[in-house]
Amino acid sequence: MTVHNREIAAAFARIADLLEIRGDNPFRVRAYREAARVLEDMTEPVERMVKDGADLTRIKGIGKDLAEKIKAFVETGRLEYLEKLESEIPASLLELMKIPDLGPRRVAVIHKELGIETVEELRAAIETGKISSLKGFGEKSEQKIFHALSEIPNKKNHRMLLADVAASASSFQKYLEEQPGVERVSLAGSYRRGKETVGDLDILVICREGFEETVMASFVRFGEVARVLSRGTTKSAVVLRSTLQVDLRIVERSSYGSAMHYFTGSRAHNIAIRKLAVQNKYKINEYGVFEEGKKIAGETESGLYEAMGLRYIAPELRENLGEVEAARENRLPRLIGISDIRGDLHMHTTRTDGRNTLAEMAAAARDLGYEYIAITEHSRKVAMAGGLDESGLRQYMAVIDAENEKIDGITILKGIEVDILPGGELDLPDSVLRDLDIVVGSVHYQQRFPVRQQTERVIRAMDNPHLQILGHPTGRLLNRREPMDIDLERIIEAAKERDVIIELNAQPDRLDLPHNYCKLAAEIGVPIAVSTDAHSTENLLRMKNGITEARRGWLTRQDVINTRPLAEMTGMLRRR
DNA sequence: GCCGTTTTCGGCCCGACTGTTTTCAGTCG
Repeated sequence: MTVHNREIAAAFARIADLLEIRGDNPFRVRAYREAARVLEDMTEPVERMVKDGADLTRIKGIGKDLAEKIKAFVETGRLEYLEKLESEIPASLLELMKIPDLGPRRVAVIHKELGIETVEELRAAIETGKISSLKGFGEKSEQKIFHALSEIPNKKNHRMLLADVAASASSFQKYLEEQPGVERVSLAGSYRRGKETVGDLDILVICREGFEETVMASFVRFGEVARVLSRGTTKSAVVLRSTLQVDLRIVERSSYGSAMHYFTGSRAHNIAIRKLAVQNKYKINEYGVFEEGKKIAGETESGLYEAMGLRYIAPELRENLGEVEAARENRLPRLIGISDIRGDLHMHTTRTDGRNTLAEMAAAARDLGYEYIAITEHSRKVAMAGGLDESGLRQYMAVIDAENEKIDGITILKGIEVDILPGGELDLPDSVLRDLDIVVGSVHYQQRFPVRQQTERVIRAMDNPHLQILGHPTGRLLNRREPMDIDLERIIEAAKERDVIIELNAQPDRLDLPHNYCKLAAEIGVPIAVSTDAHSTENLLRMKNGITEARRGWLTRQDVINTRPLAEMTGMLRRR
């Protein structure tokens, strides 16, 4: 019986929702939510802490009561308090909370007054006009809810991949920049923090005085707008045809820094900063930093941090996962940037499932200014992609040798992405692996083993001295597939013992190793390879997605091997 | 329910917009 951090987090989040519907103390609700968030981000398995008898109240946001609940959950697999709440409040009400404009209070009213528990019952009540007669509801609310019910996939918790938002984000930004009176357009929110997925896009605009109305009118007229959610003098919101929600705020130049800070978030980071402000007798809102009603900062973000006695914190770090303390103690990392990258160590060509030839990939990489690349085709087990067997690989190695002779300005390393088989064996014999420059090992099949078996499998693969880089370690596909059940902390420690490098796969729906484990790997001292896993020349540009995730994981240039010159990089690969 | 260089009790971040209200609650970020 294994209880994952994310299961405990989910249980606490559920408790928070149920308590909210019940109208419980909002601060207690917040305590459960905060605990859920902390558990979600933690890399150390709480289950292990319980078994080791560790003091759970040392975890920020976990006190005596929640520590007891966690302990009981780990030991019995049950959470009595949650079960009790679920017996009092129908769980289907949580579904109703997912409908925009329906929060805990109004769901409670609907339930209490009309006995409604499900989406179907809600729909029926609207059709008979019962909702609009409720206190606090009217014609408009009824219509809005009805509208939301007709587009069920557009739930308020739907999040899009960062990379999928990027195109509309920049075209929207460009459009706004061209509008009369507009002086500056900035993107904020989780988009600016580089979060893997984005729930909505926040745009801030500075405009000349008197142009506010014009800007708002332009905003809702943007060509991709499907629906206007709200429209005020300083704040409006629309939904694009892609279902992405976009919020616009018009801010004063003198408040630009505090507004950027406020709307970049995260919420947890903002709360931490404001708490700090309150302790120092300041007040922070989106308009500035105030001391006894007098504004003392706010025009720039760094001015805001400075007023709090902090170093500037990069947006990627703003998750309240230690960055505030680090900023105070002047030990923030100097984050890696895209220009630090000298090569790409994972890519495919037309020889297996890539779309561009070896020569095209090499030329494209050289045009990016890279010093080296590694060609890492699939091995035979990945038959769907035309994976190579030993003789196929040897032939291709000769092709790469020939290409290296022809091309100037870049070195092509001969590699493989060898499949890690269910028992932990590698899919190709050592006799051929030893003749390669670089060996990436990845799991593609049987991703649903129990945690112990999956962990043992990968450690066993790392026992093979030829495996130098562990590829996409969790196998997650954002919005599509959960990560494998695997003990990543043990994997990282095992990698450290064996001098194995861990990959941060930059595919926008992978971003695997996830950022919190990037941070752990750096702390443990396991170098990371940020690789694109490109299947085309265009895919090579995905490096920037990987770098964003690396920055979210607090990584510096020193933590990443492909920032090093070729000889130094190969020198960091495990000897075999 | 958590937390403490003000506190072990009494606080807990802050504001815009909407709709339904006669002065504000609910939702959202």
